[in-house]
Amino acid sequence: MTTQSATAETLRNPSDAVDQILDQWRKERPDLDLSAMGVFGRLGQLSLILTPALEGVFAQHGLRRGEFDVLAALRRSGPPYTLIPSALAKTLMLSRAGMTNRLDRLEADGLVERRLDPTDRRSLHVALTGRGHTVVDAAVTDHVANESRLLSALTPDERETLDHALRTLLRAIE
Amino acid sequence: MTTQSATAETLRNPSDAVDQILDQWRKERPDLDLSAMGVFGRLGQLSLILTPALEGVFAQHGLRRGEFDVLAALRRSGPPYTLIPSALAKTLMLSRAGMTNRLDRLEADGLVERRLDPTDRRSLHVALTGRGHTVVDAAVTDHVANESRLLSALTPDERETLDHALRTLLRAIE
DNA sequence: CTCGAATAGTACGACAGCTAACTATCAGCC
DNA sequence: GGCTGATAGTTAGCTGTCGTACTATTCGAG
Repeated sequence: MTTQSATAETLRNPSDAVDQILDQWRKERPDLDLSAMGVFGRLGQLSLILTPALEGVFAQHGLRRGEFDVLAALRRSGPPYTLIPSALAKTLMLSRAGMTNRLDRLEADGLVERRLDPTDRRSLHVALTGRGHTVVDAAVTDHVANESRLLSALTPDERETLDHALRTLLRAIE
Repeated sequence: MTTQSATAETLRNPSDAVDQILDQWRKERPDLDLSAMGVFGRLGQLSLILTPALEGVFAQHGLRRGEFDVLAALRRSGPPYTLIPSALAKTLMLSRAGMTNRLDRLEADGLVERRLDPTDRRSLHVALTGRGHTVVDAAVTDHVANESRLLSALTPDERETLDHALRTLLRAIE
């Protein structure tokens, strides 16, 4: 199943879809250094699988993930639950044009409102409405429960190791 | 900086952007169980940061990431470097309509060609052209080098731990 | 052998993101 | 005080993906 270059890792654990891809590459391009591809392959797979797994919960509250992200950023910023669009775009790693678009949708749904900034007429404050506050509080409650459910198959030790490893990687690349 | 609920983990390591988000939530919604949010937050951050970090290499070969993925799937499948669109869509987790679109672009660029399947007139074979073969071989060489570079700040032990943890998570959720 | 169900690929319309260009406003330097 | 450059937000056009509907073909139960 695995090639002759199987590591101790692949012997301890069953081969997964990423391992099969690595085996294909080893056979076709034995000259390549594939030492890093496993990590990136698994990260990509996880992203593809987790996206719909998380999206479903947001949809139950009438939200897309991007919209939830905006509401959540406002909610966790604390009273008065306002941020300026540029700050939102920066923390959510979105273009400002994209943020204009999201805010248009959220405002049309009555979840946020734009208020003029009295001290800077270029800018404005995006504020959670009462309804936005209610919706995001309900959504985030379900969201964290969903996240916990997705990790429920891992032991506390495995979670700790995973979190530590992800933290290490994040610190290394940013 | 961190709240009273800081764990041993946060004491051993400097606080990052995800920790700050967790601290905000702890303060605003102390009722929530945030034990899983750190892992998902870091996975999301990694995805956002790594996407452009990988895209740059593909762009040097005139490719988008999605296009590279198709060429790579064909290349690593081995001779005769042929797959049917449905199989490509499934392994790349893309809708068949999206695959039609990608193949249109790749065919217009002369990197793949569609061949009729003599045994099933509903279907066809997508084949790497000579140029496609050359382009993807060059691109994947640079790509794996780029991946190795991105992980170069990690020790071999840290890489092994990370890969093992990701493998565990992938097995748990899929 | 035939007819309904399943499968393969595509066309079409909707949608959310991006870049670039634009308007308006602020900040700093002389 | 009045330019110059930076910043805030929006608009317009492009792109890649998706869901849905459609045609053509194959499979399978009877």
